[in-house]
Amino acid sequence: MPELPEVETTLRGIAPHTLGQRVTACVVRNGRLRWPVPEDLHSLLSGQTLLELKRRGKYLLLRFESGHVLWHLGMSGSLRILEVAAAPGKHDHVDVLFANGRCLRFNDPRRFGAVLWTPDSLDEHPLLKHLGPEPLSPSFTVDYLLGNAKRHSLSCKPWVMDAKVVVGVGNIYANEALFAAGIHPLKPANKLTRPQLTRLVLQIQSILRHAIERGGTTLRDFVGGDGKPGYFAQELKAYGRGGKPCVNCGKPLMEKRLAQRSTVYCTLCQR
DNA sequence: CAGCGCCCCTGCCCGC
DNA sequence: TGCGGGCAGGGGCGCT
Repeated sequence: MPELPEVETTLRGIAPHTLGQRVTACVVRNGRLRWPVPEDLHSLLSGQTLLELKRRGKYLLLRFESGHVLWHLGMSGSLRILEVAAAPGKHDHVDVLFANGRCLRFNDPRRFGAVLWTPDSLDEHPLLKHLGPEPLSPSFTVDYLLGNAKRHSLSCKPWVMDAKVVVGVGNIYANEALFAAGIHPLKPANKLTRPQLTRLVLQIQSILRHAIERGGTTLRDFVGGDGKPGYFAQELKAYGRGGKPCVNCGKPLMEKRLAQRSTVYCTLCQR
């Protein structure tokens, strides 16, 4: 579920209720996530004020007086604000309670998410240090991508999904961006032409921006119900459409597994 | 370093 | 209707 737009939507959703608020308590019901949640999260955070809330890639970064929390939603995680801390449901693993009475609740069925604490500067953090540029920042340019692509002979789809190349492009958006840019997902990164990379940059940015604008839909639908994405079903042109006609030329879309991820593309429109 | 395969975990869908 | 297999939107890690 949580691609970059959903993480951004989560950030915007929780910030008004938590920023500047003092933590009164933390409850860890199941700390066995991707890495163990600090057992003393309650004593680490209680009494501290949330000073800043940021996103880097798909990480949410919470700055407190004495350090930072890194929060990752993994594949199936969601963070919500509750007016009051109602009885927890299944997979409600972590709560952070604030002085205004609000409860920040983490639900994560697959437990691929993470809640980590570091007293240090985030610049040096091993999980963040080697991340590539933000796709919607000025540093994500064609020249940057061209320089990076030269060093990589692997297929361009797993390449563009690598967070060291650019953050926030998950499997769905990699499929969509390559389709929109007319690039074959199996084409080696170092064989991509400048015009192709120009289109790729533009399409990644355009698709992510659009998804952020509508980001709330996916999150609400996911949290509220059956896990089926809201706007995705309407607007996806490649992902999940294997065997269905290409929206450009009508030829059935090819579907293959590439680096253990489902990959959908048009053999006519993507070269 | 680059590139690949594996793994963490639950839920759901499909075919038998 | 029950069960086994495969798959799911992430991403770090260890091996070659």
